Parts: sequence; C-alpha cells; structure tokens
Amino acid sequence: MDPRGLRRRGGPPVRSRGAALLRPGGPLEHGRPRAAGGRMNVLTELKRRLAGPLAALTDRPGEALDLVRRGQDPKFGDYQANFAMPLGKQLGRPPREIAAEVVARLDVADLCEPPEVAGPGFINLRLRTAWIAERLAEAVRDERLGVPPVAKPRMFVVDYSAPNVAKPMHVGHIRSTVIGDALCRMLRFAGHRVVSDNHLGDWGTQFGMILYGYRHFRDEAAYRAGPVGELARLYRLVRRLMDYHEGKALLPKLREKLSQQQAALAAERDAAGAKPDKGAAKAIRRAESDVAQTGDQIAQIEAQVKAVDDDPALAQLAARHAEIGAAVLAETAKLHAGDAENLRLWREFLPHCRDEIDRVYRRLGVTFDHVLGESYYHDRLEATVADLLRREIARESNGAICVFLEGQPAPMIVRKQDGAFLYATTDVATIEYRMETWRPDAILYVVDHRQSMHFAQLFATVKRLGYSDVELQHVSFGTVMGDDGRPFRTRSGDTVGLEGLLDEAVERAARIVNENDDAKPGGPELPPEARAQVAERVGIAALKYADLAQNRTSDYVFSYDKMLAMNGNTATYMQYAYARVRSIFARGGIDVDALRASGAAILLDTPAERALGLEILRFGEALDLALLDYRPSQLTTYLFELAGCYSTFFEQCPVLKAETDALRASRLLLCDLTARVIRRGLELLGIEVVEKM
RNA sequence: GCGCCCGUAGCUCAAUGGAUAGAGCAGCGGACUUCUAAUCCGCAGGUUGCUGGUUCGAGUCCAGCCGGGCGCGCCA
Repeated sequence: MDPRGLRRRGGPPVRSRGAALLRPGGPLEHGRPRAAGGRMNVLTELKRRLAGPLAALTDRPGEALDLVRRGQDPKFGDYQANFAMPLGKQLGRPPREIAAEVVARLDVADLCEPPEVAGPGFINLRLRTAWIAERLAEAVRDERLGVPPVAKPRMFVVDYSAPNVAKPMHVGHIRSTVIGDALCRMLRFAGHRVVSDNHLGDWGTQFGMILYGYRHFRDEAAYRAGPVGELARLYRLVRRLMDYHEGKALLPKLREKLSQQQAALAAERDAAGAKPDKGAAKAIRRAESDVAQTGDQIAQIEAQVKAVDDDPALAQLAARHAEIGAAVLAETAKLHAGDAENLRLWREFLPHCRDEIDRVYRRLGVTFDHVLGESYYHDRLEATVADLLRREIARESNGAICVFLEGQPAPMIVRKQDGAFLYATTDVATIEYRMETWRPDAILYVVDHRQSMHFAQLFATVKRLGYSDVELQHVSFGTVMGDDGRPFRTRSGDTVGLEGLLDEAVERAARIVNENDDAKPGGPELPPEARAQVAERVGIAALKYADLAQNRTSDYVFSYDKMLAMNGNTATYMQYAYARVRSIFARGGIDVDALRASGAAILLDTPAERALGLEILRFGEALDLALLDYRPSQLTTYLFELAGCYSTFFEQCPVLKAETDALRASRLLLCDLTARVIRRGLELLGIEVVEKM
C-alpha cells in the first residue's frame, strides 16, 4: 500500500485499565443506580452494593471492585467478585474469611440469591430470576433498553478517516473511517458529548500534483463533463510520472545497496563456515532478509519503470516532464505562499474532490460534525512554530526547526530547511485550535499503528505546551491484509479502491440474497427493488462488521467469503437473526406497540429464557467494555453472544405456539427486546438491519 | 543497531491476573409435514513459540531467547 495514501498511520498501546476506571465519568460512574426509568447497569449496581462492605476493609475499594465481573461459568453464578484473594494477601488474613465478612455485610437480598463463597475465596452472585424479569419489563418500556447514560459526560473530539482528497479513497481508509464512526456513535449513546472531525489532507503535495497535471495534461472536455474523474486521472498520471523519474533515479542506488547487502551476506556465510553457530545463523538470516527486501523493492520499481517505457505515449510524456518532481513541489509551494492563480484553482478543485469522497461517505452512512482539513490551519502554522521556538520547546538544527524529545531517536520536525511546514506542524496547531474551541476532555486519533511514533512525539510536544489535562489517545489499528499474508492489494499490485471494495461486497451479497429468497419454501418474498436494497445493506454491513469485530490492534485478513458467511460472528448472521425475530411478529400479526404497552409479565422459567434475559440486560456492560479501551469488537462479541442465546431460545421455546397466552406474550417480549438490542447495537456500529432477507 | 506491536486448535480469530483457554471455518455425526435449515445440536481438535521469574492464581505481568510485522531528520 502506498504509504502516502494515508495522511496518517499507526498506534501505541492503549492506556492502562486502572487509569481508565479512576477517570471521572469512566464506566463505573453511571447515573444514580435507581435513576428514573429503572435504568440499571447490573455490574455497576453490584459494585455499588459491594462498595460499602469493602470500605471497612480497604482504603482502595476501587481496585477491589475492578475484580467484580461477569461469571465465566454458569455454575459459579451470574457474577463473581474476585477481590478476597488479593485483599487477603494485603491484610494477612485468609481470603475465605474476608469473603465471608463481605458477604455477611452485603445487602443484595432484593436482587440476588444468597451469595456463596467458593474455592479460595470467590464470591459467587446469582441474580434472582424474578429480579431479572423486572429489569427486563423496565427495559421494554425504555427507549434506551435499560442502559443508563454516564453520570459525568465528557467532551470528546474524534479525529478519523482523514483521506487525501485529491485521490480516490482506498482500502487503507476503511478501518479509520468505520472504527471512528462506531466510536462516535457509542460515545454519544453512552451520554458523552462528541465532536467528530475529518482532518482531510486537502493542502499537501497532492494538490501540487493536480495543479501540475491540470496545467499540462488536462482534457478540457473531460474536465467539464466530469471534473472528479478527470482530476483523479490527472492525479494518477502525475503520480505515475513522478514515480517513474524517482524510481529511475533511485534504481542505481538500490542496486548498489543490493550488491553491498549481497556481499555482506556472502561474508557472513564465509565467516560462519559449514556449521554456523546460533549468532551467525541469525546474522545470516538477517542479511538474507535485507537482500530479499531490497530485491523486492527493486523489482517493484523496475516494473513501474518498464510499464512506462513500454507505453510509447507515456514514455514520451515522461521524457518531456523530466523535472516533474521539483515542478510539483514548486506548485505546492506557490499554493502555500498564496499565489492567486493556484489558490483560485485549488478553490475550484476542492468541491469536486469533496464530492468524490462524500459519495463514499454517504454510501457508508458515515457523517462528521466538522470537516476541518489541513488547509484550515494553514495561517496558524507560522505562529505555532514561533511559539514553540519562543518557549524553547523547539530549536534550529541543520536549518530545520525541531522538537527534541527524550527517548526519541529523531526529533519531530515542525519546519523544514526550505521553510515549509509539515503535517506535524499542522497537528500541533490543530490541537491548539481544538482545545481553544471545544475544550475537550479527550481527543481520539483513529489512525493506523504505523504512526505511533509520530503521535508519541506529538503528544509529548503539546504536553510541553501546557495541554496536560486532556487525554490524547492514539486509537491505533492494524493493516488490512490479503489472504497471502501481505497488505491487501489487487492482483496487479495496486491498492484496492474503496468503492470497488463496496461494489464487490454488495455484488456478492446480492447473489446470496437472490439464492436465499429463491429457495424459500413458500416461494420468493422479495421484489427486485427490495432485493437490491437488502443486498446493499448486507454487503456494506459485512464489510464494516468484519472490520469492527476484529480486535483493532491486530492486522486482519480480508475475505469476502468470511465476512458474508451466515455462520459465525458476521453482520450477515446478526442481520439474519434480526430478520428472523421480525418474521415472527409478521407471521403472528403482532401489534408490537400494543404488546409493549400490555404490561405482560416476563417469565424466565426455562434455562434458555433466563440466559437470554440476562444477556439482554448486559447490553450496557458490553458498551462500557467497548469504550474502556475504545474497542468496538467488545460490542460485536456481545451481540454475537446475544444472538447465540437467542438461537438456543428459538430452538427450545415455541413463541407463537406457546402453551399459554401469558407465556406467548412473555416470549414475544423477549423476542422484541432481542431484536431491539440487536438493532440498537448494530446502529451503534453504524450498521443497518433489514426486516426481511 | 534502537523502538513499538504480534506469536493461542489444521485455518481465521476470541479470552478486562481468576475456577476446566473459547468461537467460526474446515472434518465427523445428528435435526426441516413444526415461528426463515442463510439455521440449530453434538463429537473431535491445545505443552497458548521456547526458557526462566513474579503471584494464592499467568495466554495475560517481568527478563532472556526464537520467529514475524512495522517504524527510526526535513513524506504524509
């Protein structure tokens, strides 16, 4: 993947869990547990009850309460408190004795069966089934499904997507866009204030390239007919010519490097002899890897060069524009210096570029509160650098203005020798602007993990500027890989365009939808337009969910087959689960509003019903967990588990044909709650449901 | 060389220092005249890369090693 395709890349480890829990407004601090509407996070409530008895034993009850969790095995109850063991160590007393003491003072009779102390000192808590049913009845009446908003809302700025607008979006943009959008939705639902901001690359070298292309290569008719397509073509053409010349200039150096590396490899082999020891073997492998890497790089450039040489028209263009690299930089510099004509063209191009990316955002259902690109900060950069210099945070080095940071092998450069600013400069100015404008408690950067060093430097720099009470968080994610274990590319080695990716996903979804509908026992149910709409939703959802379900910190292997599978943790499976529930209501001719208003009791007499009911109540917990480390995958995991509970229930418990009317009403309510949690949960991930599929 | 991340079932991935490491796919065996079988249920599959350490308890924390990815002064 072209590293320039992303304004940013990269990610450091997430903050420690303890810090998150102590943070004001963190997951533990929900609204009053008995707040209006009966909204209650079960785990939070249990912790609240345990806090009293714990206060007598430790001056750090928060740490202990962190060890209250959902039970891993049903036989140990629904929740478990694991703090007696560390507390026992700390106090020099038997853990079981401590557990017994806590249990003796614990007042949970209204919501739990009598707590049990097990094993070394686990406190097992089993909720009273009737209590679960009451909470569910409240959730039925609650638009938030019983999930309380946080007591202390925080102000978040979320920075995500940030493509370079001069060129089509590609596969590298999907994770930032999808994860960032999901985080915004989840934070808002949790009750936080959120400003989403798309920090577009709208001011860099890419516009110099378009300007150069427009001046020298434009097809006026094509530009008038479709400016977006023509600008994209110009960008690609200039990029190609620049790569050609850069590559040609680089090849001799690379070949030199290769022969040096080959010589080094040979030397290592000679020195090691026939039976290399461990150290030598390692050195050899390393040298081999160097040789292979340089070889690959050479092969890639040679292919690019050859492609141009083999095309007479292109080759002629390349020959005529030998100085294109410098010329493009000059166009960029003129733009930045305020050249009237370049500015006029930039203003003319920008809306077209925006149309291009907005079309993709519309299709993805992704929106932003603000789209303040790099250009927005242009006139602040001078002052930012001056301030850094004045406060002796930055200093001149080799003609550049640099911020030197402890433990960093290289400085963060905020002004180049030639006087130009860099994106690090813009990032500093952007933080200043955001702090002045929104006074956020946290700024999240949803950017791929290769940028971790940049963010470490950026955050350290702005801390020195005095911004110390804001949580600056690089929410990093891994690379999208192909099934060959290398970054996802087309067969010809190009990066994969985002729209093509969407088209392919929708096309494959359409095939699945058609096959399924055709195979329905009672004949097809969906007219062609409905099928198309379902396919669009299923396809886009599959793509988004596959991304969100993956732990964001690891790379993931892109696979249409896997993401569109009906089994397993996929959007398709979740959407199907939802549609199946809805189909019960359609088949039974149920008036859902009347059902919800009926006040019918929820009965949880079978294990499947109880398990489903309890799982429905865990929605808020799952959301907390997802926001703790900004990991949407925690929410997808929950939804998948909920769907699993529903499947078991669905197999074992007849709904429309339940033995009694009361049981029928209860089960319908469970179905309805399940559907609502799935729909809401998917909505928080930016994914739409379908009523039929 | 330095820094960051990763290594879990054949494959793709889960698992906030807690009790017997879980899913899906692939494999094997079952369940449609019964609310969508695009589904469900069961079986099998593991020395969590290796070695040592911390801990009442380690896939998780620490050290070293092995293997892989990414990054490391004027690109974004």
